[in-house]
Amino acid sequence: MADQLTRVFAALADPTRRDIVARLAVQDATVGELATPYDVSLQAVSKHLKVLEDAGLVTRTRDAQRRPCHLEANVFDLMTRWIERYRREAEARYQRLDAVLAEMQGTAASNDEQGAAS
Amino acid sequence: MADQLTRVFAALADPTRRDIVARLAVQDATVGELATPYDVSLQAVSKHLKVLEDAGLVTRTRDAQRRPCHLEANVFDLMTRWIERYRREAEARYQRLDAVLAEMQGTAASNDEQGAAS
DNA sequence: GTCGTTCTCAACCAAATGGTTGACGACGAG
DNA sequence: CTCGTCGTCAACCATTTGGTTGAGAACGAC
Repeated sequence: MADQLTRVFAALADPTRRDIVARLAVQDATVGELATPYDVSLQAVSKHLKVLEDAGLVTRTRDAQRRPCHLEANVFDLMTRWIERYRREAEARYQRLDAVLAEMQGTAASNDEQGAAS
Repeated sequence: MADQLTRVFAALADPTRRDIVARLAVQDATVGELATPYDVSLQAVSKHLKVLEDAGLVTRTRDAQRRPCHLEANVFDLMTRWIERYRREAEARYQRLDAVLAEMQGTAASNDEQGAAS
């Protein structure tokens, strides 16, 4: 299968699944409980949960015929680490650009002075 | 079209596109430069860039017939905010669970004492 | 102007995705 | 044991996705 980062991003690229995650962050819930607010079949929600489970975002235990779903928060770190890494790089680059622009501004001012002097 | 959060997560749910983002974090690049390391057609890379652009992750300017691509770091915040929100909730719930378990442990100890007393 | 370079657009294709319905397994209640 | 409940599995369908190729637009160089 795809690597976990791919699976996690893909899992969260669906509004229904993000909503499920949002609700599971508040409280564990069964498949039926999760399905009620949506006007799709129970099977569709079950599929969504499988995607979330494969991504490592959700774990399920047994309780008689119920399958309580639990949000696994630690997987979020995987994403955060990836995002932060490149956000930092991009921002660092932005800072350097600012510095370069400031220097160019300074150089331009010097040139103006020289130009005015000549 | 879909909302931006959906588009951003979907855009990053592809290894090639994540790699493009990683490389753009270091330095701006043209479509051709970005395409060379991959063994797919230039058109395929162009499509990937369109997806990243639609997600707001990349902006493109003109330079003669070149189209330099630039990473737009601020969109990352959208994701980070979403992720952090639910990660926090989930962690807070985890803390409360710990507290409940600790209390139950205490109650169980009291019951044991009562049981021993009766 | 014509030519080479860079890139996008359009049409097409195979595979994956998100949905449906129907059948069935697993379980507690009666 | 039988019944209703909760959930999954399987087959199917429409749409999207990631890739291809071929044509062509936009631009600098000559």
